[in-house]
Amino acid sequence: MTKTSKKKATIYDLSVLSGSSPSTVSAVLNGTWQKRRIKESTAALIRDLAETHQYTANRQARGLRSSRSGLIGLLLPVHDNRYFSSMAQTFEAHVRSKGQCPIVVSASRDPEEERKTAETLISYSIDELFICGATDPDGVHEVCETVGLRHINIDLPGTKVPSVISDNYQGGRMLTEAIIRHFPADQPLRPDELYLFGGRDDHASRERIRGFRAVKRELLGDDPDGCIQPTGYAPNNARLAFEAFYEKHGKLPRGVFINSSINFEGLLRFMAGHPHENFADLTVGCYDYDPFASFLPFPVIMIRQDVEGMITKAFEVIEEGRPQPRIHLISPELVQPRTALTGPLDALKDIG
Amino acid sequence: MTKTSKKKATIYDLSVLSGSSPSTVSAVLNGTWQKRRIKESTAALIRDLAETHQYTANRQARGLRSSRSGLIGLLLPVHDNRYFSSMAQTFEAHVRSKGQCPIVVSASRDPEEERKTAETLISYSIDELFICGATDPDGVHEVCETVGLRHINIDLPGTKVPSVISDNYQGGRMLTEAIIRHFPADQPLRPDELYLFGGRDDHASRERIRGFRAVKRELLGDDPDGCIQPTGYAPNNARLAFEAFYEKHGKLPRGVFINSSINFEGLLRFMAGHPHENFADLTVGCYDYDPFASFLPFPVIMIRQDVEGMITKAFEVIEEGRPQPRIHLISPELVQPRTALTGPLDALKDIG
DNA sequence: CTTGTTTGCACAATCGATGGTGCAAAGACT
DNA sequence: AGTCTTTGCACCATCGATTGTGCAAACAAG
Repeated sequence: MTKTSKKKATIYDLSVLSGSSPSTVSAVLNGTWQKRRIKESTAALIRDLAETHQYTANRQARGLRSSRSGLIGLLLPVHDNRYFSSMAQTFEAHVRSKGQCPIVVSASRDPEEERKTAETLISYSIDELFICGATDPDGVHEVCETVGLRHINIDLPGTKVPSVISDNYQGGRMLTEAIIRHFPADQPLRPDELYLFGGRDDHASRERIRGFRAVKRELLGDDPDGCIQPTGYAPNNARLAFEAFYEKHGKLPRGVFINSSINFEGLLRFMAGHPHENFADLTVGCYDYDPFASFLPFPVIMIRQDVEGMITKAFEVIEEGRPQPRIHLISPELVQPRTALTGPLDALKDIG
Repeated sequence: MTKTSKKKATIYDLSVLSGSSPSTVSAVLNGTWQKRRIKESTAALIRDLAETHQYTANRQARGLRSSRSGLIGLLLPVHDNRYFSSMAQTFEAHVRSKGQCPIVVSASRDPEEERKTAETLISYSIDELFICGATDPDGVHEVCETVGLRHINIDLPGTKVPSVISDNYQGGRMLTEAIIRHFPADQPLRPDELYLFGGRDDHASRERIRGFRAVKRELLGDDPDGCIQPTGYAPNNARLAFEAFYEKHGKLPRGVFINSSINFEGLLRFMAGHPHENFADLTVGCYDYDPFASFLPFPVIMIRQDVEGMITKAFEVIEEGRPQPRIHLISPELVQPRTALTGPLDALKDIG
């Protein structure tokens, strides 16, 4: 068992080995050595030793001293969803490219959980926090604010700091219009045949609903209140709403606007319970993109939110000095049925 | 601007406020105060102050001193995939329930990246590392070993520490058999009509292929080599393989075993390029579960790996003192077409 | 040779929490 | 009252890196 085998080398070890002081070693290894007028030859020696002894800085020590950690946090509602997991994937790539370390945590859409999670992250002295899809962004803002932590909202806006969100109104309009136009002119959709399921009383849902209603009124001439069925995000609640509709009308609406892919799973569950229905006249629009959903046996028009665009914008905005709490809208994209788009995974090389 | 508003309270602040020493404050707030014979009334006072001043311990300082961080790492290939993201979701729940903080990072299936990522995590003094789906688990093991970090493999096995993986051989058998039996007796599948696409030279793929070939030989009497098409995991490579087959034979095989949902996306891309084909006689088996894929317009039989079971087992094994480097197999589950299963998200309450 | 300047680095305080050790005051006992 | 215990806590070194400051040696200028 050689000496290099068990504990990690520190600047003190290298200091002894090199014959210089710990502060010199530190300066060399963190790049501030020119500023400290360290001789190139000394620096080279130390770099060499660091390499052969596999030195890596103890981030906790560094963070303690400098009150920065190199960690950048992303607070998500859930991982288990293509939209949010592609958010995580994209976020990670950006953070890594800045030489920092991403830390992605979910908080289940629970305001209390969101705040507690943010506090946990803060206790690790994270340097920045991206708050994505939070139920209570301003609550999280409070806890960031008291410790002076830079943060920004994504996907759902807050009122205290900038927010980068999908243009849900336009997206809602696009999707609604696409659903309506998908029906042939000789069998047009009636206003009471186009329903919206899913979502709840958050900014995104409200905007989508606003777009939905506006387009319905413009294109179909009417917009009955009963066609809006906000079920929350839980798949089972969505399923129950479909069941209830089906009970009452003996069929599904011809046109269905579903607020998110998670809600869409509720429709699948409903369908699994009705194996002999073939839902031949059904057209679905879903505010989220999933490649498999796009190929379902009925027309599924989808919205793909521009995750890359949102993350990029968020990084831009958060770098600004004193950003105003304005809302940055990122346009989503309409995806026709049977479309297989590429995603962040395609950027990866496939070894082997 | 009150004094509480800007910087975080430390034990020194509370020490002044309470009139006790920092070490007393520390002991009270980290639970070791009984051992230190602190008076209950003193403890109560300090707890009170901590509460009103919103004290939370600086984890970096604690970690520096104790060389533990409270962080538990999960190293994934990618986030952007239902299998791995549900891994993340489940992992997170387990870690949080132990009062620790999950840190989930992806390494793109790149051995070099995997090692570097592990080192980064180590520099934050993480307490344990779960290595999931790593291309080179033993490489990661090396870097963990040199610093004495407890770790375990999930999904793909290593040889140095315990591994908890899906029973890929059995799963491969189940899925292959289900595909074969899905064809009616009067139009049975011939051996050269059942292909396997995707995967590469890793343990999981090999085992699945072994199961696939064994069942083919048992049930169909033959098992031509050409029916195995390992394309790697990239969707586009899988697409190219389907294109190539289609070029050559003018159709797809009647039965297709796809190694993962990521590869399945390659099939979708192929299909998007052949809009007028209806692939009426196609049956797909996919080694992964995705609710939307399950409802595609052709029969899709899926395997759902028991993520909850694997994570639970992994936590059990890692707690053991000196676990042997054996492989723990977790049985996956066969999922019939048009099945909408619940997932980790269903455990969440839906607020609002 | 003296004075000033630059070069190159060492010293030591510091970040916040932990835990071993020591010691005064209070209580128990003879 | 004197000694021994127990109680209750303070003191201080420590984890590993950062950073402001100081200072000797080398060199330049006069």
